[in-house]
Amino acid sequence: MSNITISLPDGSTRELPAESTSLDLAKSIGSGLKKAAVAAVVDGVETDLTVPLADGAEVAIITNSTDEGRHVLRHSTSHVLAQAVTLLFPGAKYAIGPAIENGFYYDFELPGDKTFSDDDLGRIEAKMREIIKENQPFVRSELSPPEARELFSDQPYKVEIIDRVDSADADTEDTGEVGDGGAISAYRNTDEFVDMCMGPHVPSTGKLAFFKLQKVAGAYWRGNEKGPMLQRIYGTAWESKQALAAHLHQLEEAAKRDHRKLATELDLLSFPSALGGGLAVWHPKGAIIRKLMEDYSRLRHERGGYEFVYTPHLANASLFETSGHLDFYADGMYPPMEMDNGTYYMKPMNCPMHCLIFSSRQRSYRELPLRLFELGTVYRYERAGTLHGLMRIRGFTQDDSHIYCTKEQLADEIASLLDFVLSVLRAFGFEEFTFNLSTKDPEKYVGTDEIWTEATAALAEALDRHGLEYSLKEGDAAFYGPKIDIDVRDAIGRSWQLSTIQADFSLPERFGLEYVGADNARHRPIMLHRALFGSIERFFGVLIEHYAGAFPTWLAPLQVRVLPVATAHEEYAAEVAKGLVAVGARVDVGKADDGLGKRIRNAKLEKLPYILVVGDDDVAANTVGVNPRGGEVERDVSLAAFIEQFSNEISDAEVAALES
RNA sequence: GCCCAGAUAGCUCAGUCGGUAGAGCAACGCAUUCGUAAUGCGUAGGUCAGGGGUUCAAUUCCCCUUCUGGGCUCCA
Repeated sequence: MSNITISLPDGSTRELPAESTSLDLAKSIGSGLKKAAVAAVVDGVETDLTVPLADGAEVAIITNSTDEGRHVLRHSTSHVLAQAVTLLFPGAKYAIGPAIENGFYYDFELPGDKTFSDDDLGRIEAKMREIIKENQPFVRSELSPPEARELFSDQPYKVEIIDRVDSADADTEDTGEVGDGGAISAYRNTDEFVDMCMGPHVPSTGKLAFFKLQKVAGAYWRGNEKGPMLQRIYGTAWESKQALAAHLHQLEEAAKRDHRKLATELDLLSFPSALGGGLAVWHPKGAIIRKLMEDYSRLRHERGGYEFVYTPHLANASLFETSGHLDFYADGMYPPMEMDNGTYYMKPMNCPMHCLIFSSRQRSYRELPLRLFELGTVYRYERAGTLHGLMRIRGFTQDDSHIYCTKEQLADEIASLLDFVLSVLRAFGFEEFTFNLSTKDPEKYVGTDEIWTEATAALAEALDRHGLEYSLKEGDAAFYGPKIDIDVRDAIGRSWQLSTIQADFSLPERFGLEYVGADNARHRPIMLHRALFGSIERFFGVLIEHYAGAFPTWLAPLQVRVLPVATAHEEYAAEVAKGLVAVGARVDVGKADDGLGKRIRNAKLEKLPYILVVGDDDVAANTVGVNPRGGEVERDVSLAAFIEQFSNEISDAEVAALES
């Protein structure tokens, strides 16, 4: 039998005996590679390691520490989960079980409407470890739809998938489960357990080891709210014990930053159940930060050519009929209030009211762009199950602006908006951004194709002008116009969608907005919606998590605490505080009624930027001991020097923020 | 809205196989006056989320409501 020649990604070639597989190839390169191999890309197609290679094939080995490799591990682990569940819960139906970011899940229906409990996870995990220990092979086969129906005749969800693949209009959305072009692939682990799947999979379950089942949850079959509710089990899987431990550690770190936990610990705000779900009250320390955020926002908007407006929280139903909100979003609005002269609603958005300001008198092209700004509080009836701390809340305040401009002004306006947005976000410590440009949904839009094309081009041009890379989200725009969404990356790498810049062709039409042009004719303005923080509540939540509650000095509710070593030093401590207050510091003095170590510990737990300790030496020499957050203690610093350094730090932050 | 799990002192949690509850921290009081992450002793603090049912007796068992958590769906 002759040899075959395989080419590798680096351009080199390798001779192997005929019928060799990718696994043989990996082995021939090195035992380390063989061990790390989980699948292969053969001529551009992800393939099992155990498939014999054709002469001349181009092969790249997928190893377990790559994203693709982990995906294979996770998907394979989900099959093991399904097998374990079918063994422990006879009669369980398994639906779909894909790999997802950092893990996998599998959806089941248990006989007799039974559900999983958290205790079941341990049993299932133990069974999975048995399966892994048995080192069962993943054996691929290809089936015709009728064969597949026969094989999965007692698995209704699989049959439904087969039917969908088999039908002409097969949607390809939840592939990973199925095959293409009418053929259906399946992977068998034991005589009893086989699952439909495109693969690839690891050669055998022994390749899987480092996983953990995490939680049970309900999930609708095919994500359809009207469909049956299945039982989902989530898990995570990794290539090594270290990688699994690192991931679990990362989850713990994220949990420590949870804004709901920190908001309670730092006494920033609370969600009293007496208020009702999704509604928060701001305590003094949270309110200081909010005020600083708002003051800063107002300052920037003032300098940015915005005009401030105020509008009420309630409006007559007719306003929301005009704006279209009642047509499109009535479900998301608080129910109507019947009053003597009509029906009223809490406002879900500020834009209709801003349009009323625009239309309150005749407008000239000389006034455009007209930028109306408001910290506008809106109320949305978010469904009970979707509420989540400050991130999803029913009453919140937007740093909302509506910009009315001409078509010609659009590109410049958006370009300068991008500068403005990024500069403000940077001031709050965000450095990394990603941009999404959402385009027309051909199924659902208003306005002419021409104006969509123009506006979309204006948005894209603005991004290009700044050299910003962006992802195109085709069909993701709202019905009224294209938009740019801006995501920020936080200190531990998580991404949060904050800012949005949206063109709107609908509202100017609905409100009949017009301006008189240079040509003395009436024209319709284009409207931009934009928010930088998005919602102040949500932005604050993100800030808490970004900084893990340790706010930068300019935002810290309390910036300095002066601790006298003993009662005798309290008078001097008060003097020190007075000096700091004179330069605008937020400072307090801790009484010497507890051990110094204890008082320092408490101040550290409050995450204060500076603790100043003053004792005999300091009283004598007019100095302080400086204990900065995250830094080294420095003794005998002259008070004047500290005050100067502190006030420089604060004004530097302000200047940097304004100039960035 | 749907599935699952919860709600006990200000916080974190234990407990009651049905007989009205306990710890640590915090608070308050007394003593201690201390040089960089927890001084000691003591006191007080709870309609066991709310309502209904079963029971001689409910914080405990059952039902409903509210709120919370994890998901799903939704998110102008």
